[in-house]
Amino acid sequence: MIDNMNGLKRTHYCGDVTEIGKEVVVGGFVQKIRDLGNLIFIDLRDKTGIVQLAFNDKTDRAIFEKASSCKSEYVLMAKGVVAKRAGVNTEIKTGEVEIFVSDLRILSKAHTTPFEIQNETKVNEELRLKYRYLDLRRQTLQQNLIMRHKIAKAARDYYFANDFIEIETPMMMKSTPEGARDYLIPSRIHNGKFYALPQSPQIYKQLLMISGFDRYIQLARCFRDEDLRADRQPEFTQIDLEMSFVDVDDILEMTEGFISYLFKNVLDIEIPIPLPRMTYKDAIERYGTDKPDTRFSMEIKNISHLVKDCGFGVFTNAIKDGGSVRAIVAENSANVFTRKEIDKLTEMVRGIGAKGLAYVRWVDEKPTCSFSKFMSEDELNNILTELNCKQGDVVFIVADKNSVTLPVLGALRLTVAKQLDIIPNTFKFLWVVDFPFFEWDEESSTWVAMHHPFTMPTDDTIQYLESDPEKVVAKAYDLVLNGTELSSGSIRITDYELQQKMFQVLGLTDEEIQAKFGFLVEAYKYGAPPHGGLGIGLDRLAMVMCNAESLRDVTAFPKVQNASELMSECPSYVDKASLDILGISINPKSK
RNA sequence: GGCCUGGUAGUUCAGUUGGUUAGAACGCUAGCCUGUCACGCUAGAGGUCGUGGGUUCGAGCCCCAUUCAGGUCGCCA
Repeated sequence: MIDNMNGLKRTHYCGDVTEIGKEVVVGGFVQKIRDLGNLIFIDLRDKTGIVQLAFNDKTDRAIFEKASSCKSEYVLMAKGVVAKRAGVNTEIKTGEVEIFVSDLRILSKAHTTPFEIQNETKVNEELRLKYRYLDLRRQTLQQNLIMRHKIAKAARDYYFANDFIEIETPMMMKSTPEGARDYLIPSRIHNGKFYALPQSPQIYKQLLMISGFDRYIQLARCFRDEDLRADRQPEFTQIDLEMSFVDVDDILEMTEGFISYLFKNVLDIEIPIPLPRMTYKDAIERYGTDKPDTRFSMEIKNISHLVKDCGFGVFTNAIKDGGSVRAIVAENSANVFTRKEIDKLTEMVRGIGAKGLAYVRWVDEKPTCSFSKFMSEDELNNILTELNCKQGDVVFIVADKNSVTLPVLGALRLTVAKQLDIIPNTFKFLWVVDFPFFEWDEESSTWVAMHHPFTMPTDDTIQYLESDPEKVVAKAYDLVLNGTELSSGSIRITDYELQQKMFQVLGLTDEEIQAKFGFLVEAYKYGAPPHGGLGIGLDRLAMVMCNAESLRDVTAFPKVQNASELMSECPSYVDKASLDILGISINPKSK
């Protein structure tokens, strides 16, 4: 038998019970019971925290018996007077008080849970995801989701105050075969046709600018049918926005205002604005990635000019073949990066495309070096001088094509910094700007748009559109936070003629243009204000602001690596009748 | 699709060179206990060692396959 809550109305959340002498009514889950024989303490938990209920068998035998029958995770309501506690628990907000209970209701009993509901948990994530509703009882996850809510609220507050209006765009839209794979929805009415779930509201928000809405925002759900990562879920949320009568600086300023507002309001942290900007070229040259983590230095240095005539074939051949020899310096790390540890790093860089890893380890008086027999002492000293090395440092060197040396050293830089634990716990924002418009696609032997084909080239490179596509720079910008790409956006092409020219350079036929985005191109015929925007990854923002390891920690019901959800076990098969209505038959994939 | 890591009581883990009845802590069950707050004490239940096959007198341990999960590369305009 369980009780009802007749006559009781909750007056306080558990975490808010502080006023001694006041009669309160609280409700929550049993976190812990300490039964001392003639004295029972129950820790009651709700989303705000924990409060201690106290029971004494001398005072009321019936309530005492009921308290003694409670078990973990039972749902209780309790009325009583707040009293000062004998001892003090400094770990919790309500640690100095307890509720001396005069009315206790067991509103729901609970089986023993598959794992203990504890703030810090070592329980296997697979099990926690299967019982996600229990996992979500843990304070850490509740705090994360509350943080996420605060971010979403701050976004709405800030952008609404700046005249943005929220408009919902369709979840069922036309599949556009470019980019990531679409999630498809079969149409019952149009046999053989499909809708797609949006990868982003990109096209719709551009159309809204053409309609004259001027400033649009949406907390938009987006879907991509690609493989998952710790920072990639198949469905995610963007703070998606678009503005009219703006150029790059206007959008960056507006965004900086938001970042500053957000961090001040949610974390009470001052983010100095304007945020630093770095060109794409600089980011690649100095950090080996277009999303550099600038919380620490350890920049990549080109030492090709120092080794081009040395006797080490690996170096000279790389340079001869148009590549480079580049290095990073891990300061004061010679005791960490022993020969064995360096071997592990070598293994790691081989895994991502490098042929090997040269190093200089300066532990004793003289540095030891993996290529010492190919190089004179002077040549080595020149390198160490150029890199400002001192005793105790380790230098890692990669020689290869630039498309190998830079990303490999970029990845190595992060691995080394993590291993040395030298990354400060701060928030470092960075705009990466001046992206090349096109990149050469080896597979199709064509230029493809790096951002998307509606992106505006910069005013001073637009002239190269047909003659030298590789020189064209896009009015595109990425916002990077601590090495995570938070946001990506651009100024769009609003000139119909220019858009046509762009499609030609990309090698699209009129038929393809018409089939893929005919309606969008058509729309630009009828007058379009200059406009641009961006999408800020809400999940990733929440992940960094919560200091979480994975998007799963800031998503209420996340998918696992194979894009299934362990609790509901979706996706699932459907019955034949449902498929018949859609005119779909399943051919099992051949292996 | 490739590569790497892991799967042993409800949970987290240990398990020696392949050798008797697979252990610990927490949780759970029962009992005792008036100021606990990771309460304490006593006793108890709880295992197809992910699954299938193989090697062996003998497999948690070795081999093969498979499955599930995580990470990563490809992929992600």
